[in-house]
Amino acid sequence: MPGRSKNRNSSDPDGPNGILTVSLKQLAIHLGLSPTTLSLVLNDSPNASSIPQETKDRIFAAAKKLNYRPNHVARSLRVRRTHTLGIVVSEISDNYSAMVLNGVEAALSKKGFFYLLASHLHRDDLLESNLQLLLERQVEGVIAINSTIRERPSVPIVNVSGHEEVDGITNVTLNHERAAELGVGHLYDLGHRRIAVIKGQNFSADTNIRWETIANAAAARGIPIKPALVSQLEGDMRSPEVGYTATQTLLAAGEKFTALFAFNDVSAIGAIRALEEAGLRVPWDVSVLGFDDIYAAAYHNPPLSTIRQPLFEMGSLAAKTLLNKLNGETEADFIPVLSAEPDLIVRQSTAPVKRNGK
Amino acid sequence: MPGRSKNRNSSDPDGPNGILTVSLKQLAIHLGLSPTTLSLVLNDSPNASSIPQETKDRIFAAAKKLNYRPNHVARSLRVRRTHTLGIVVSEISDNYSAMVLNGVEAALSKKGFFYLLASHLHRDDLLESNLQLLLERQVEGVIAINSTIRERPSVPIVNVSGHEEVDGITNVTLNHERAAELGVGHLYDLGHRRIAVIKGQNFSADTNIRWETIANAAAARGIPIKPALVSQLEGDMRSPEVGYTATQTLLAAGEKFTALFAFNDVSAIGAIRALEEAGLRVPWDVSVLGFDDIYAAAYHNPPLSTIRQPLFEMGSLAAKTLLNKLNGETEADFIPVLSAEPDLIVRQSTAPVKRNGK
DNA sequence: TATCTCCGCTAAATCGATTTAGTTGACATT
DNA sequence: AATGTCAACTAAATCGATTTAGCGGAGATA
Repeated sequence: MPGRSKNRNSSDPDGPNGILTVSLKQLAIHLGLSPTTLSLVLNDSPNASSIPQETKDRIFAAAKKLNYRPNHVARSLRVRRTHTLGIVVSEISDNYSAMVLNGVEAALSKKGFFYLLASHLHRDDLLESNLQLLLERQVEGVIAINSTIRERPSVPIVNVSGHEEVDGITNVTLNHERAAELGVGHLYDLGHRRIAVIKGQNFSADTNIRWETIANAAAARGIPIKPALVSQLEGDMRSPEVGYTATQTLLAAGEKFTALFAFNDVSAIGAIRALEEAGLRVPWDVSVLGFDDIYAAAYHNPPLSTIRQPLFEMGSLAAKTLLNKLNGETEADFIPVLSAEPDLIVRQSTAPVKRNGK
Repeated sequence: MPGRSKNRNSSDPDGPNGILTVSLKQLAIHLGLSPTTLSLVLNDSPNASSIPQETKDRIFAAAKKLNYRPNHVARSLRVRRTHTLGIVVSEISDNYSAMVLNGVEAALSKKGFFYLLASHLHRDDLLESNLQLLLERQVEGVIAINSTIRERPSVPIVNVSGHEEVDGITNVTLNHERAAELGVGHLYDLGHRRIAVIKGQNFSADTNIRWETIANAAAARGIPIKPALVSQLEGDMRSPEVGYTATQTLLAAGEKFTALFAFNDVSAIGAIRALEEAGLRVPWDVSVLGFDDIYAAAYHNPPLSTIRQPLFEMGSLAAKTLLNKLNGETEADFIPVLSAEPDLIVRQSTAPVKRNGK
């Protein structure tokens, strides 16, 4: 290990990095006490009750003066708790994941938990190996975001928008039936009868349920979605480009439609571009409805009507649920599903259907 | 610790979680060998050269069969390397950070490094305490993104878009002079002489240098930026709303301008909204130039002309530099600055200035 | 026969905390 | 004088790996 000096102890008291750390043992020697005593006092253990305040003060003062920082790795090994979660995600810069992550982080930092993040880029083998690495690192639980996990894990898992029923995995999902009702209902109420749909990528956990609920809601209103009016996203998910391509496919099919229900806001933005390039104006010629309500949605041109998912809340709900479980605070042993409610946000990308001739 | 069972060992061989892990010691007992031998073999140590292949095979087979997973925490404690970095960031769902983070992650995962992420929400006290927590967790180095760190750290730090010269901190920065030249030059070449500027928030590390270089580039062309044409972002950075508000301030000041150079793409999007609401069409009445080139830029309406920062590359450069340093692979002991080059991306939010009366 | 050299392996220390099970001495009680 | 109690600590085991130093025996060499 050439020239590295991570934790300079007794030797090298003024190493290249200036700040030096001491171990509990060194601090104990300095004070003429045992590590045990220091540990009890510093952790405010009930066993420290018989230690006089004066000694405690001495210990605190010395700890501060010598810049004592407990080694979290050593502690984790001994107490067998790392206060660390693993998070698996397809890709960080994906808007959806970032918003969920924000909620997760907010809940975790309050409780002194950190997390290790691993992206699997939609590859099952990477997901699997990432999970293994996280477990080797002794994460106490895992939060999966938009990732499909089928095997029973050795630590508790909460899956945000997971749909597989696996024992030991709690799924946090949107109420998709309601979301589809809101979305299709909104378009239907505006007079739209020929509705096109862009499905999500095959690797996306929500793809199937979102499509099915939308198809059902449409069928229930007597306007089943024609196969020629269904397109699907393919490839990478962070850029609107996939929505653009999917919409071009739709247009090329030649089947007319007056409304488009996109898989998410990002693809809706791409869809709008494709429609306008084809000479169709949004919302006058075609209404476009997004899904998610990402930050950019309100500021797009036109501002996007969308089905809002409470992603931040779903993230923090996932985190809180997992922490409760780890701390044994939950009454119920296992919660298979937690549901979140969508909202319809009407902006300006949807409008009443054009009357003939008008 | 009520009812938790993290690592079930000899007892509870079929615990509630099904999958059981064994320690090196247990594996050794199972094989009738010592932990030393297993460790040497499993780590492919040179000291294992005298161990016959047959024994090695037995060990590998047993490790696989009993699902042996080395405890990374124990290993870290012993070898005093955690293979973990700390990353401090203002906020994850911020587009800028997310793109940099993507680059960081790509470089780290290749090298078997993980990272702990902490957001400080632009609060100095949170930044400070997060840094302490990360150090307690024995991170080997820190990557700071758009965060100002003034104190000399006890581990190597690389700061993406840091501008303070601090010993021990390597700054990865954009070539801002060039960026300003590209941006102002583009607007100037289109005929714009009255250019408004939206400065970044005070807490943003790039705010000052970006403003100064832009002001210089304008002055050098004989068109110094009038104070009434300068506005500043305030508050939270993830939503275009701050750009919207800043632009309204600008419009309220009443000083005419034909081009607007925004601090970043997100605020440019908000600016466009404000301009259009005021009856000004982009780019016909006002050209708007963004900064960053986030994914949404190309798909906005109108597509955003912008100064592209190679954020992914800056992230991975930061990570690689830090890893090299940690592994002692770098010749030079300390690199104070690494520079990245911007690009001008011309789309449709900028256009030649309107002629009078046309 | 004595010594040397490998082979194949292991004992024990170590990383830096936490935690269990005491110990020591002062003082009070009977 | 013997016993008990309490205050103020501490020795040593432990978490699960890695690593240094070295041991016993077989065969080779002198």
